[in-house]
Amino acid sequence: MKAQNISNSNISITLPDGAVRQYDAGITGAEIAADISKSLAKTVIAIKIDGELSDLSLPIEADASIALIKRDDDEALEMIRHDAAHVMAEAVQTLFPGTQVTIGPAIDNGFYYDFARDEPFSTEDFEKIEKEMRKIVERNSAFVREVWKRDDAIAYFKGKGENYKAELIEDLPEEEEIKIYRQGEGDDGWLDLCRGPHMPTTKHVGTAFKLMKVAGAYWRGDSNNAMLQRIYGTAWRNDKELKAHLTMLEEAEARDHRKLGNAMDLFHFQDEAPGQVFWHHNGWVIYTALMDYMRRKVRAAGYQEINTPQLLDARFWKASGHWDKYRENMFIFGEEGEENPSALKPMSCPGGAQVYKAGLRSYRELPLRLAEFGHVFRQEPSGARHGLMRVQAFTQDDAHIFCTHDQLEDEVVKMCDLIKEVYTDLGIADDITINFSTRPEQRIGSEEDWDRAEAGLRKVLDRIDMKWVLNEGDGAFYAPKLDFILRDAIGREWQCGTVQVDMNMPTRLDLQYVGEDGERHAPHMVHRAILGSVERFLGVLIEHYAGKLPLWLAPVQCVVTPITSDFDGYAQDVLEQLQAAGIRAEIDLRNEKINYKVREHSLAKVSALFVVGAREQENKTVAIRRLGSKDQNVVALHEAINALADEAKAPY
RNA sequence: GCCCCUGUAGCUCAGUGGUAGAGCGCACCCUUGGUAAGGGUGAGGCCGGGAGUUCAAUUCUCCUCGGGGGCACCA
Repeated sequence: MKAQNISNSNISITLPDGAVRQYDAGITGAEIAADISKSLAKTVIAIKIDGELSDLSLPIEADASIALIKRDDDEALEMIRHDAAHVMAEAVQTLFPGTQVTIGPAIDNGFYYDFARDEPFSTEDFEKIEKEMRKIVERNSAFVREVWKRDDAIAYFKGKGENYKAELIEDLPEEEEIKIYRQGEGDDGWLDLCRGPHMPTTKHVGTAFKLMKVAGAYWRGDSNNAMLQRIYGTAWRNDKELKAHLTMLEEAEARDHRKLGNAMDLFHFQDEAPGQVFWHHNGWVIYTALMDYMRRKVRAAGYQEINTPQLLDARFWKASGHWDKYRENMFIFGEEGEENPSALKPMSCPGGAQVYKAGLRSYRELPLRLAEFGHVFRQEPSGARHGLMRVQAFTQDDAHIFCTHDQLEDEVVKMCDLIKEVYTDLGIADDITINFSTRPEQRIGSEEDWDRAEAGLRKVLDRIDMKWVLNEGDGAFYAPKLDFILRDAIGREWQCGTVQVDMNMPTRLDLQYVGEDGERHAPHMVHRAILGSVERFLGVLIEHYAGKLPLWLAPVQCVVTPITSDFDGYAQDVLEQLQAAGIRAEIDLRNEKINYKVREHSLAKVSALFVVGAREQENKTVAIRRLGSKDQNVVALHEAINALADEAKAPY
């Protein structure tokens, strides 16, 4: 294993800095590390062979580029988490005999492991499990990799009553090695089926982990299967990282739109209307400010706005296909077979198509862009509802564009541009990803149509210069689509906008136009939404801004308050001038100390606080305190009002 | 829909097999205080709904509805 040795079995190992070393075939990462330096051998936890993470103990048989991974490296996090999952599994099986293990991967920020056990786990078990985990980590057991014969492995796990594991092995592809990792001492030490890789010993997991929650999860993610118990944990390289993560979670909780909705007096929910919003004045101000902006924007982009009925006869939904495909999620009145079953609209598209059909269309009218802020109703599975993010009645900023084939590509580009403009105006465009979803297995329409539509979207993606990923097979049953994914201020992703090229609804609903040639043709129909659900988008905005909305959206833009009641008159004066300038201002004349009022209006996320006392009244000024700042600025009243009015202008 | 947790005053939550408590908010009084909680007094609850066990249920059991965390779902 000396670098100078030359023999037939020699292989070249290229290090990240480009240096090439010669070794005998069969050398391991651990040996290479030891060869480079003693200290490296101690800190290294894994090896990347040609870009793929592997065990340090794995023999390398051919030329390769390698990188040695230390515990401090970013790549180590995933291994720490994965190993933590194994350690937790052993701890759980030690403490709760009879529990079956299934799978336990690393995930963002941590790991989980799914267990099968009749008794439910509770969060009270966490302390015990964590304690046991620390013992296993302290024990410093080596992770030993073994390759077993398939039948032996199946027999072994079946023999232990580990039926899920046996099933996993049975379903592994023929050519796949059955890898077993031991982490216990001796022949009866704990072991698990795993594709690896693992760190050298359990000690490398460290102590910066914490069990977070228990939840149900279906075996293999299929709701027809048994429900397992999943324990989630978070794991980091050190306590500082762990603490930072826990702090981040607290911050996320503090900006939860349901909490802020309460603190800012925006909306509420109540039992009698599950999944529907009671908008209070403050919330509705935001809602309408956003809608007003959208209306101006959409009008300027060449759309007409229409509005169609909410309650339609079942005949209509049968024709559109919703009765067959979407009935489970529709609110239906009357039983089938009765005189007049009807349903609330879950989507606006069939209604929009009726407006298109209301007259004989000419090619001269195309592209025809019909926008509809349609109030739709969708019966959601009970477990799916979530604040504003998933409701049962909401407004969709929908639009349907009817155009010729030649116009299609340009129209879609325009939509993407519009979507991006809106997100930019709303301050949430820092990290947009487009999911390009192509034909799913279950679909209608001809292959040629799908070819054309997908090729068209591909061309659009080339033209618009935005980040996108292919989401193969995830299109709607009638159309490929582009979904716009936003990332908010704390890194969560939200799917909002969507563009769908529909080749089926036009023929299904018998849409036509008279072409230049005097013949009748079916137009293309493109569905698009920018915000998606207005309710949900507001939830996203509230959380993105942690309640500190841009001034033009802020429900209360300014509160005027006097230091003492002696200045009520001047405060009233200031209020009137603010309101005359179109600012959403309120006055606080309560007999309270200024500290108290500052605190209260800060918690309610009031954008600007104008405080007036003797000096301000004397000089016709106001002392301004802006939300999120402790500074006070004393400014001439008219300047302050002008500046605020200017800032309060909508971006369009 | 599934698993676990949960429902007590307007809000946040404590609590008990013998029909309830705190803080905040609210009302009234005192206080007129320069940038994140001044003081006092008081009102306010069918303990989510239904059934059962019990002499007695807010408390225990079951059903149901809502909420939360996941899973599944999101055309």
